[in-house]
Parts: sequence; structure tokens; C-alpha cells
Amino acid sequence: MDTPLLKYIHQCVTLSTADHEGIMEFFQPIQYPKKTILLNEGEICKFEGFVTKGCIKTYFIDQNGFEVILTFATENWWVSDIASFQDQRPSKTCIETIEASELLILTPDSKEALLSKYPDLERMFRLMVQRHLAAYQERLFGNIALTADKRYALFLEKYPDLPQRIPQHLIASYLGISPEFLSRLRKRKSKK
Amino acid sequence: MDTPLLKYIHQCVTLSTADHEGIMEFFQPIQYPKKTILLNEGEICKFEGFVTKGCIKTYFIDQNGFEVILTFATENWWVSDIASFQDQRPSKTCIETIEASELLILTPDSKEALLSKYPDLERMFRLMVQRHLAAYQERLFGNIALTADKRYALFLEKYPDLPQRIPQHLIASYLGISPEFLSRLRKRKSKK
DNA sequence: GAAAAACATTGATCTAGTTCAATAAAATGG
DNA sequence: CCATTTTATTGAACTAGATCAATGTTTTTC
Repeated sequence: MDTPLLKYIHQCVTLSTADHEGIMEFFQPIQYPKKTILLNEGEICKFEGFVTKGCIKTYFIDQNGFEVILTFATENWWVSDIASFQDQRPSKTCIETIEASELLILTPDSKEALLSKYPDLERMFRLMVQRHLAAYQERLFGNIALTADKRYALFLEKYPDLPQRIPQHLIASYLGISPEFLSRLRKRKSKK
Repeated sequence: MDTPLLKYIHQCVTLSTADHEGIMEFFQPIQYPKKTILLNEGEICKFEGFVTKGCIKTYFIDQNGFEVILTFATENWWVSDIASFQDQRPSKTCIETIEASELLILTPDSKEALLSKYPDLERMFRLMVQRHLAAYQERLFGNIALTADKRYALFLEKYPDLPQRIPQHLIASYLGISPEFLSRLRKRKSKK
């Protein structure tokens, strides 16, 4: 019986089924209510988490105190401040649950133990970082080369269920536009 | 006698001096004239290169055929399409020299051989990817939260010598603004 | 060292997206 | 279930930055 995490692992690396329980033992399941802050700017990130339920945002705070959302992590995504976690140094980002959420988390120690027992998983973590990198590249490109309209269309393709789950102004923040303008985009679109 | 590459390595990982020549043997020095295309969209990236001289840009092409510059790599930076190189799959980015440039390059094979002889270098490559990731995060944030003015000021801090070395319209592309507007920003600034 | 190409500046006009303020509608919680 | 808070919509005025077109200035190239 495969958990979502094992399914995710399997698409990165081939493992014998015998390893399954062994791997799961290294992860600690945790639940958080909505609006729980998991990491504040300047703190050291103590977890790398695989989301099994809920929705979590990572964001920067700008000079006026407004959030700029970097990523949404929903079911089957990883969430962490990678640089802060890996080197145990202060983070520049914040992490907060949007919905009540469940994570399977690794600490620096449990990750190290996991990898020394199952070194093949190194590949999975490498791919995870690579995917994040590619995602940021594409988003930077989109923010420079595309209109808000098109960015929103791409967002809907990538996260079809999020608009039903989270407040619209968070999507505006992710897209890099004002909530008012997103409201107008949606109105325009519905007229067609 | 330390090469720039060895200096770079040393700030990531501590190695015995005995290893120095051994490490360098895995890198192949190559020179390119200016405006040489090292990677085209859709090709598989066959190198990871440490820049010892010159300046190289990585970029996407937008729907109108215009470049959007993602990074400049000058002396002591790494340049590659990380995802394409690691997994040997088609790239989404292009890489091209701006100035005549010299690189020390690794191929997938030579990198593997290097790492199996000097596994401590894994850490350096991990840090390299992490730094790229953090750089993209910050740039995305800047493009959403800051005015062109401030982005340009940050650019000047980060790359103080580039404005003297490369055409201004490439900087505009990197900043996500039109060349005309960058010209106006500079004029405004010089008036103060 | 002349001709061509690439690059930079400037002005005029336009627009995608912001900001502010007011109102309406949902969601939340005691 | 009422009161409060959070969210969404709409209008009006504004602005950062784009686009187009013309001119001037460097850099290349042969």
C-alpha cells in the first residue's frame, strides 16, 4: 500500500518495495491549523516537509510590509527554505499555512540518517531542488515577458484547484499584481 | 599556486593542497570568441563551466523573439543549464558569450569521474545550485516588489564592472525594462 | 579609414497596471 | 446568530514604463 510520499519517491528513483516502511520511519507526521507560521524571516529553517494535506505559502516581505508570495505548496509538494535548512542559517523567507495542513517532515538529523541508510534518495532531493530552480526561472521569465492576463492563465493551468481553495488576493500576490487588478482580469475574462 | 577555480572551491570545502593538481586535471580549458552560442533552446547542455575570463549570458526567448536575460556569468561564476546538464534533456534556455571568454568545463562524464575521486566536492556543487536558487528567488522578488530604479541600483552593487563591459540594452533585458527606459533612468540619476 | 552595423538618446504618445476610497459580500468566531 | 473581520468588486484618477520613430553616437568590419 503506497503512501503519497512513496509514490512521489518512486517517480524519482526505483526502490525495492522492501524499503518502503523503512523509509517512512524517518518522516514525522505533523498537523497544523490554518494561519500557523512555520518559519519567520531570520529564523533557521528546521524542516523539509512533504505536504500530504492542505496548502502552505512561502513569501518575502517587501519594504512596505506586504507579502510577495513565492510558492504555494499543496498536496505532494515539498516545502522548506532550502538554503536555510541545508546550511542552518537565517532564512530570508517566511512560511505559513493557508489551510489546516499535514506534513511529513525531516529535520537535518533525520534527513542525514535517511540518506545514509538510503543513499539512492540523494537523487530525489537533487531533483527536488532542480525543479524548484526551474520553476523560479520560468516564473521570473513570465513576470518579465508576459502580461498579467497570460500569467493568470498559466497559473490556472498549473494550479487548477487553488482558486476554489484560497483567497484571491493571495493569487494576486503570487502573480505580482494588485488584488483589484486581478478582480478586473477575472471580470474581463468572464465576459468572453 | 592557486588558480581562481581552486580559490572558489576552497571557500566551499576544505581540501588538502595535495589534491590541487588532481582536481584541475578533470577540467578542460576552452576559449570562445564573443557572440559564440554555447547552447540553443532545445539542445542538451553538455557542459558545466567555470568562467575564468569574459562574460556569458543565459536567456530565454519570448514569444516575439526577444531575449530575456536570466543571468550574467563573469569571472569566477559557474555557467550551465543545470537541469539540462544533470538530466541530459533538452534545455529551455540559451547560453551565449558576450565577450571573448575562457571556461574550465566539465562534461557529464568528467564531472562524474571528478566526484567519484573527490566526493567532498559534492558539497560545492550543492552550494552552487543553492546559490542559483537563492539568486532567482531574490530576482523574482525584486521584479515584483521594487521599481526599475531600485533594481538598477541593486544591479550596480552586485555587478559594479558590468556597465563598462557590456551593452546597456543587455542590462535593460536583465532588469526587465526597455532599453529606452534604462537610458532615461540613467539620465535622471546623473542629474542628482 | 570609410561604410555598415550596432548601440544610445530623446521626444511624443499610449497603456497596463496602481492607488485610493467606497461599498458589498463572505467567512469566522464567540 | 449576531458582530467583527476578512475578502471581493467597482469607479476614478494617476503613473511607471512601453512603444514608435527619428537622430546621434560608437564599434565593427573589411
